[in-house]
Amino acid sequence: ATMPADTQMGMVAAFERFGFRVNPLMKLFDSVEGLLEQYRLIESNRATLGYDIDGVVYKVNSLELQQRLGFVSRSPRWAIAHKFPAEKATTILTGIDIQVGRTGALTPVARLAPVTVGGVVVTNATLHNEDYIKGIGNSGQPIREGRDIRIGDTVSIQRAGDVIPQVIDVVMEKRPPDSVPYAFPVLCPACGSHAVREEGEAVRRCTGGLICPAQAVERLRHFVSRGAFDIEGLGEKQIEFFFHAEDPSLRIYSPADIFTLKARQAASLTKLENVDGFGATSVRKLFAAIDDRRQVE
DNA sequence: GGTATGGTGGGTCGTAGTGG
DNA sequence: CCACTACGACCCACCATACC
Repeated sequence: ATMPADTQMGMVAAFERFGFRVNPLMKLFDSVEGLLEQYRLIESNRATLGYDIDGVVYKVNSLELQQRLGFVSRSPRWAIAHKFPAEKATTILTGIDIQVGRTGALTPVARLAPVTVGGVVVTNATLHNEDYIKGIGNSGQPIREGRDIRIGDTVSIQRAGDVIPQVIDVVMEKRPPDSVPYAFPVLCPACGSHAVREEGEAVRRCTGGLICPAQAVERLRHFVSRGAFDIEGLGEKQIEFFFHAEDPSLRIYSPADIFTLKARQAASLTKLENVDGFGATSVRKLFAAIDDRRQVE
């Protein structure tokens, strides 16, 4: 197909002729200084724009050069974002919860007193791992100048115009005098098994395997997820329900149980369609979706 | 018609391995 | 050593759908 232009600027001009609204702040430059000047200009006008932005994007103008530069993974080599400094806020760390993942990895999550950052109310943030809380980076170097994170601390968080809230620092002056360093659990909070950390690794893992309910549920979730068997209608909530179901004809502990569900139901008086939240239609669709995955690529 | 849920899309950070 | 890829774990917005 022939393009209406052979440059980025030309393409956008064509879109404008077609009747689309285009951004008047888009401009062509031939030097890095020019780009940075425009970046600063847009940053200073940020509040007057009438829409939210988190930065600007620089693109190579020639479409031919764009083609030649191509992509690495999911990122083009011919375009790059230049983000404005992140919006920050401070709040109180009210707790640290430990989540147990599919592989048994224990991931700490910060529970925060609600605070608005960049237009959304943030109450959770990842703390990544044991060392991040202690103030140690991924290659042993200190982060936050070695300051650790404690429950009760006033912490500064950012949402760098991005999405993921991040705990970036601790306000030491506001640390309660009676606070203690966070003790990362060495027993799995879900099943009580030992949680061990291999030499040289960042994650601590539950050794409970399938006896750990958290791991069992996460593995089931993974099994039915889009990247695996992709069983529609069996999402997180439904897996939780079937895993904890009292009735043997409804219970799903392992992937195999998914495929015997319909037969077990047929022989049982406890009907799924009488369960709150289910109906005839959703049950029919669920069984159809399971049947559909008895054979997969 | 309101609500819960799932699907989809848009993201970040950390870990680990590979190949030039 | 560095660029790159892959993947795990996590968060948020928006929309369609089925249930009640």
